[in-house]
Formats: sequence, C-alpha cells, structure tokens
Amino acid sequence: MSSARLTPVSYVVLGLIARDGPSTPYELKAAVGLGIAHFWPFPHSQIYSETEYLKEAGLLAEERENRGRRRRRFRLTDAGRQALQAWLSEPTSDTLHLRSYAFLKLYFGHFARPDDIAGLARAQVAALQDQLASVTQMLERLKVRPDRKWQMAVAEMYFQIASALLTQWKQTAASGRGPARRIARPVARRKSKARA
Amino acid sequence: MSSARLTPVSYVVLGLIARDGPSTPYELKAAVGLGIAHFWPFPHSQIYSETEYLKEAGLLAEERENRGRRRRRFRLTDAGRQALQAWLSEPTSDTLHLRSYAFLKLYFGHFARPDDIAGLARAQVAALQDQLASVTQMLERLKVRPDRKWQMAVAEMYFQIASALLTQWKQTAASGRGPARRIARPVARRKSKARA
DNA sequence: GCCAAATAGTCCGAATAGGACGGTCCGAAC
DNA sequence: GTTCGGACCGTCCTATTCGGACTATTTGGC
Repeated sequence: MSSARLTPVSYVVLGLIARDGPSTPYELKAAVGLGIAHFWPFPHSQIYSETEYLKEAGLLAEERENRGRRRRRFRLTDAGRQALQAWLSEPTSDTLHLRSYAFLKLYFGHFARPDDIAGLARAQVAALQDQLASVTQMLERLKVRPDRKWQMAVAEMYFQIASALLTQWKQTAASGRGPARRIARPVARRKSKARA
Repeated sequence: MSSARLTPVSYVVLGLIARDGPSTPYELKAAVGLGIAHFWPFPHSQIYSETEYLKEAGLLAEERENRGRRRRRFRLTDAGRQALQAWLSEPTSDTLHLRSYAFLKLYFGHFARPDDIAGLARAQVAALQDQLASVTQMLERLKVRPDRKWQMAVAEMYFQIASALLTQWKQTAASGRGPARRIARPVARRKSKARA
C-alpha cells in the first residue's frame, strides 16, 4: 500500500496502462517495443515482476480473465494514477545518457587506417538512414493522432538526433576523401556557465 | 595469451594506453572521466579488473613502480596493439543507444498538467545549456590539438546532438505558451527502406 | 484430431552498477 | 618531527539489471 521504491520501469507500466487501459503484461511488453524501448530499454522479463510488485504496492489491481488463458489483466488504481501524476509533476535535470559503440571506435580513430574510418562512417550512415526511415514512419503514424501529441514530440527529438548524426557521419565519411582539408565550419556558441 | 572475450571496456583500456603511454589504472580512470564516460559509461571499478584481465590475456604488460606507492603501471604489448587495430578495422552498424529519463516523462505528457511539461522543458533547457557550455570548452581545448582529430569529431557529434535537443526542448517549453498552435515545421525526409 | 505458428510467461546465471569503505601519501602547521 | 587534512588510489560488496533460453498454452489450418 505504501508507495515504496518506484523505478522508471514502474512508471512505464503505470503510464502505458493509463494510456491503453487495463492490460496484460504481454500487451505491455508489445507496447514498450513500439516506442519506449528506443529511449528507455529494459528486459521484457521485468514487466512481469513489475506488474506484480505494483499490485503489491496497491498501484495496480489485477483481474484474471475468465476464459482461455486466464491471463492477468491489470488496471490502474486511484493510488496508481496519483503516483503517475506526481511523478510527472517533478521535472528532471537528468540529462540524456548516450551509449555508442561507433563513437568509441571513432574516438580512437588515430590508431585506425583511414579506410577503417571511412568504412565505419559508411556503416553508420547506412544504419542511420534505416533508423530515420523507421522514425519517419512513426511520425507519419503519429501525425494523425492529435492525442499522442507528446509522443510525437519525443519522436521528433529522436528524429532530430538521428538527423544530426547522419549529417556528421556523412561528413566523416567524406573527410580524407575531400579535395583539401576543410575549414572548420562555424558553429553556434553559447554563453558558458562552467562545468568541466 | 589467446585472445579471449574482449569487451568494449577492454578496448577503452587498450586505446587509452595506446594514446597516453604506460598508465596506472587510476590514471585511466581519470582519463575515462574526461570524455569516454559521456558516451560509454561504466563503473570505474571495472578498470582495475580489466587491466588485470588484459594482462592475463597477454595484451598488456605490467611494471610495478619502484618508489612510493608501487602502483601498477601497464603498457601495451604487441599483441595488445594488434588487438586494438583489428577492432578498429571492423566497422559496426550498431546504432546509438539512448536513455533519457526526460523523454520518458515527456512521452506520458498527456497525463501531466501543462505547467508540468513547461517545467520539465525548462529544466532540460537549463541542463542542456550547461552541457553545451562544457562541450564547447572541450571543443576549444581540442581545437589546438591537431592530433586528437577524431576525438574532436566525436565531441562535435555530441555537440550537435545536444544542440538539436536544446532547440527541441525550447520549442516544447514555448508550445502552449505560444499565441496559437504552430504549423508543423517542414522537416527533411529521406527515402524509406522499411524497418518497423 | 494433429501440427505449426503465434502467443504468453518463467527462470536463472552472468554482467553491471556504483557507492561505501579503507588504506596511503604529501604538504602545511605547529 | 609529529600531527592533521585532503587528495590520491584501490578494493569490495550487494542489489539490480541483462537478456536470452526455455516452457507452456492457444489458435487456426487442414
């Protein structure tokens, strides 16, 4: 009953049920794969333990299906809805965490042959183009859902990130191949406030 | 001796030692914090076990310091250098992994009060500005190191990502506050190749 | 009825997280 | 030359998390 440890995954579950109505863990798993997995990955097995935990905590209520597989279907309790809203009302300064294997290789590019860098860059360009294509489709789908406004906003951010990266990797692929060393492009600068 | 399981962290260690010369684990830890931690985070305790492991595998050689603390100092063996170069020569299509707590909140923005969204966006704008300031300093520092060319490239990618996000969050902060619903900005679209 | 495919859920060893904690060295103060 | 504080350096430990292998159940085609 008491609101105990609530993790990001807890809110994923609460949020999805708030959005989609009473759901089975399996449905949640599928819903996660459709979007959230792109910016908050976690193993699907967690959904099963998390729904159980949230039920114990009184934030979800369970209703067994009568027919067929008799799956557990969870709905939000009032406490659950409140917990979700409370969470949403606290902003976070937590900044994005990035993990890129390709960055790692590029970082040590000094020890690679020029061709290696070019190959890496080409592979990244291709991968990013695929990714952009799929995000574009997602945007297309969201465009006709005036609710889902904020999902759209997230998708757009994702799109912008992928776009920016694509541009950069293309440039990386071209550099070395170019006719001459290129002059550093001017880049927006902002007032500094110290930090490192 | 046999080249066994080499993880990304292995290459971080090999790469840093290749760049900086023989190093102690503590020095590596500090070096990681200066840049790599931003796109390949891992607990510092791993450096200690990893250097040990790489020594066993014959990719590093250890030389105890004679004086003072008698710290372990590791240098690259030929095998180590080869392993690094082999790794660098294989491109990766692995695409970036993103993890953002703020995205999660925004995603479920439907259940938040408009003010909550605005607050979140403002917090993100502030955090990103700080981050951009520190990246800008890093770029400044790298500008005068013609070696470090590829580190610079990574830093620029990071900068572009943060810039793009800043723009988007600013827009999010403004939306709702704006005089009217704004027309969707035209956005670059690319040929689709399917994927989801 | 039987089989294949899709659906649904469980389990568990391995890897990671990341902070708490314990020593060690050095320079400054007295 | 002793003491002390702070930076330096490294180890350890527990709680998650990872993520895939595995099992079971249902449905639908024939």
